[in-house]
Amino acid sequence: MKRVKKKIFHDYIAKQGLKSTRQRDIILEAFLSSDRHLSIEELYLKLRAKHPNIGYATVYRTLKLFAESGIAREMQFGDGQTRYEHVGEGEHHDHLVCTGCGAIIEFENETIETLQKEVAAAHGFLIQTHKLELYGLCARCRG
Amino acid sequence: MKRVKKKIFHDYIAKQGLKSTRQRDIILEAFLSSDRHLSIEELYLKLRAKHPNIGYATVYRTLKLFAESGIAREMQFGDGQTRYEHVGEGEHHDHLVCTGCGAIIEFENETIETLQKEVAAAHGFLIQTHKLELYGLCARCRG
DNA sequence: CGCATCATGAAAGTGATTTTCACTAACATA
DNA sequence: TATGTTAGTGAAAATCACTTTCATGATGCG
Repeated sequence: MKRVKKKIFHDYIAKQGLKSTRQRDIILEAFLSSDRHLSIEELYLKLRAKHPNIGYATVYRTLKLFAESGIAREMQFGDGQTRYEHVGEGEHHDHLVCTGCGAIIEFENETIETLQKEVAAAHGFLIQTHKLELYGLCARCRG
Repeated sequence: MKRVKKKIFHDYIAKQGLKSTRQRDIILEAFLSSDRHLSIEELYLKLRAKHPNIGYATVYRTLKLFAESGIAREMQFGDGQTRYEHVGEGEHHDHLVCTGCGAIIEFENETIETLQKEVAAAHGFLIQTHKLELYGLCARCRG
C-alpha cells in the first residue's frame, strides 16, 4: 500500500517536471505511516522530532502536492484546521466526528449516496463532491 | 416569524444578564430581514450603509450571540468565511452548494436523516448535529 | 561537471476573525 | 433623577492558520 502510493507520488512528480528531494521523501514516509486525518501542524510537529530542520512551509507545500497527486485529500472538520486524509483508489467514505475527544471515524453507506444523487437530480444539480459529517459523542465519550 | 425570533433573542439576553442595546437591535433587524447564509462581512457592509458607526467587532460578537440564543447557526461552506443561517424551530435541512455561482440551495430528506441515525447507532455514536453538503453545479451553471 | 530550474527555510504577508483597551451606555439602586 | 456597577462598543492591535517572498541550496539533464 505504501509502496503503491509512493510510486503514484513519484510518477506525479516526474510527470510534472518537479524534483525528487530528501524532504519530500521524508514527509511522504511520515504521512503514509501516520494516522488518517492529520493536520499540517500535527505532521510538522511529528517530523520535527527527527528532522528539526524541515520547515513548516515545506510540509505545507508538500501536503498540497500529495493532494494534487491524488494520494491525499484536503478536509475541513470545523476546528479551523485543514486536515489531510489518505486516499485509497476509488473509495469514498464519510465521517463521524467526536466532539469530545476529536476522534474521526469513517463509514460508508451506499444508500445515502444514492439518495444524495436523487436529491441532486431533483434540483437539476450536478454533483462534483459531497461532504457528510455526523458530529457527536463516540461510544467512549458518552461514558 | 421575525417577532418570534426577536423575542427568543431578547429572552436569551435577559436570562443571561446581558443588556439590550441599540446596536444589537439594529443588527438583529438587519439579520432577520436578509438573505439566509450571510457572512459577517456581508452583514457588516450592509449595515454600514445606514449605520456607519457600528463596528465590525460588534457585528461579529452579536452574530455569535445569535448563534448562542438559537436563532442562528454558524456554517462553513469551504470558502473561508463563516456564514450564519437562520434557524427555524425544530427544522433541519442540508445544502446544495454551487461551485460555479456560489448559490446555496436548501433541501430536506427524512430518509437520509434516518439512515444517518442508523449509522451512528451502529457505531455507538450519539449524534449532536450533522452536516451534509453536496458540491457541484446548479441547473443554471451547468449550462 | 555546468547550469538552468526547481526546492527549501526563514521570515514577512494575508485574510478572517478575535481580543484588548479606553470609553460608553444600561439598568438596578439610592 | 443621580449613581454605581457591570456589560457593550469601536478602533486598533493581536491571533491563527495558512501562503508567499526571497536569498540560498539541491537536482538532474546535457
